[in-house]
Amino acid sequence: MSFKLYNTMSRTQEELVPLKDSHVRMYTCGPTVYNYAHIGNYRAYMFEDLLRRWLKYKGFAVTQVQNLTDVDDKTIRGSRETGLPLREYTQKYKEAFFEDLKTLNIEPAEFYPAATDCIPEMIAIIEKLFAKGLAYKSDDGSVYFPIDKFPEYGKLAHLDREGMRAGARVAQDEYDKENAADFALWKGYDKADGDVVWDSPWGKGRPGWHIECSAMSMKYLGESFDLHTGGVDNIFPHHEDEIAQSEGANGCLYSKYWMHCAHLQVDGKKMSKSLGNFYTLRQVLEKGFTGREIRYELIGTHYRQQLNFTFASLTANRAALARLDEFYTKVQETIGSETRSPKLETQNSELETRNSELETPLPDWAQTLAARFEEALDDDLNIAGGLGALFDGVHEGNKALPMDSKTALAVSNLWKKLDSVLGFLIPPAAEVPAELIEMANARVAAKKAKNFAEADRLRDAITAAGWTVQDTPAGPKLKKA
RNA sequence: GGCGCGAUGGCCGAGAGGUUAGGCACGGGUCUGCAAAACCUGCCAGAGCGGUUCAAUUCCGCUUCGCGCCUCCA
Repeated sequence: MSFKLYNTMSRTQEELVPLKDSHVRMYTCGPTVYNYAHIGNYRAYMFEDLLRRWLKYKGFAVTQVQNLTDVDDKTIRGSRETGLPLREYTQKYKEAFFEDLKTLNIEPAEFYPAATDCIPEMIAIIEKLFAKGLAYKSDDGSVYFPIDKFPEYGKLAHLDREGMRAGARVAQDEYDKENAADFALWKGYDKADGDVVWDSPWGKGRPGWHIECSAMSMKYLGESFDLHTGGVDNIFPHHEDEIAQSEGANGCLYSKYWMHCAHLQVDGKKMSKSLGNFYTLRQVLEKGFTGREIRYELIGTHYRQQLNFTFASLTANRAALARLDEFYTKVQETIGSETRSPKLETQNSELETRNSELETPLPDWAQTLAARFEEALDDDLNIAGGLGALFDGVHEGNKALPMDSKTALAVSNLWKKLDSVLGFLIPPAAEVPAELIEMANARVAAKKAKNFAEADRLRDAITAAGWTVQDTPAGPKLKKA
C-alpha cells in the first residue's frame, strides 16, 4: 500500500512519490530559540516525528532538516534585555529544545542548521534574485521581493491579491516598499539591532525571516526537494514567501508536497498568555505528567484537526497507556518464563535471532492489527484509526494469553516494530526499590499465614510509597502508580 | 470583507451509502481472602432544516455555532 498525504498545495490527497528513488527529503520549520518552546510547538514537531517515522517504516530513506531561528526580532530583544550576546542568549534555548525532544522521544532530524550559520547562503540567494529583477533595495537599506513580478504568488495559500484588501491588517505605514505586500529579504541595519549585524553587498543589516528557510533547505536538500511541513499559520506568509524566493531564484519547483499541522488549543481556546492557558512543555512536566504521556496526548489527534489539550484527557491517557503496558508486560513474561536461566539475555537474543530466521508467523489477530494499523497510517496518517487497531489487537491478544513463547516473541517483535512509529509503546523499565520487593514478599508470606490484616497493611504501605502491587500466578507484581 | 477547516455518545475521537470503531469514565458478572489486572457483558451517538436514494450520521444545499489564516504566531 502506498502512503497518501494531504498536500496543501493541491488541497487533495496524493500518493507520496519522491523526486528521486525512495529517498524523501523533508524540511520542517523549527523553533525560534528565544524562550522555552510551548506544547503547541511540540504538537507540530510531534506530527513531523510521526511523519518521518512512518516514512521510515514504509521503507523510505529520510533526510530531514529542521532549522533553528536564532536571529529575529524576538531573539534580538531577548538578548538586549538580558545583556547577553545573541549567540549566548539563544544557546540556552537551543539546548533546552534538544532536551525537550528527548523528553518527548522525538527522533532527531539529520540536520539542525542555525540561521546565523547560513548567512552567506542567504546572501547568495538574494544576489540571484537581484540578477533576475526579483529584488529591489529601498532607501533604508532593506531589500524587498516584488510580489507583482512573481505571477504565481499566492498559489499555496490560495489567496488572490484582490481578496487581501478589506479588513486585513496590512500595515499601511510601511514606507519604502513598492507594494505594501512585498516582503523583506534583508533588513537594513537599525540601531535597535545593536551588534547583531552582517555585511552584505547592499550594506549592513540582517536577513529577513523567510530567506533563512530557503537557504537552509537548499543547502542540505537541493533546489528541489520532496516535502515541506509546518504549522498552518506558516502557510501565509512564510511558506508562500519561501516559494516565491526559491522558485524565483532557481527557476524550478521548490517543494513537491506541503503538509501543515493544525493548532493546539487548551480547554477549547487558543493558547495565550492572557487567557492563562499557555504552557511550555516544562510546565506540563512540572504538573507531574511524563514525556511519554504528553507524547501520547500530542500524537493522538489527527494532525489536520485541532487538538484540544486538557489535563483531564492527559490523565485519561495515563489509563490507556497502562492498559498497553499491562499487555506488553505479560507478553514479555511469557517469553521469559520459558527461557528461564542465568543467561536470560543471551537466550532471549538467540531466540530472537532464531525467530527472525524461522519467521514464526504472527497469530491472526496480530496480523489483522498490523494490517489495519498500516492501512490507517497510509491514509494521511490516520492515527486514531491506527490506535483503534492497536487496542482491538490488545483486546484479542489478552484473550489469546497465555501464548507459547515463540508466539510471544513474534508479538513482542511486532510491538517493537509498531513502536518505531508510535514511540510510546514500549514501557520504560521501572527500577523497583529493594525494600518494596521485601514488603511484597512479606505480604505473600502474611497471605499464606492467612494474616490478611498484615497483608493489607503492607499493601497500603506499598501504595503510600507510590506503587501498586498485583497478585499474579507468577508472584506479586509491583508497578509504579 | 476574502480564503479555509470543523460540528459524532458523559468526555476524547475513527471508518463506512445499508454490517462492532477505539480509548477514558460508568453499570452487571467470572476470578480473587479482599483487591488489582484480565475476561464476558451492558450503557449512552452523529447541531438544525431541506434535498438525492429503496436506504444517510455518511453525498448535496442552506442555517446556526465553533475555530484558523489574511505580513514575521507551530
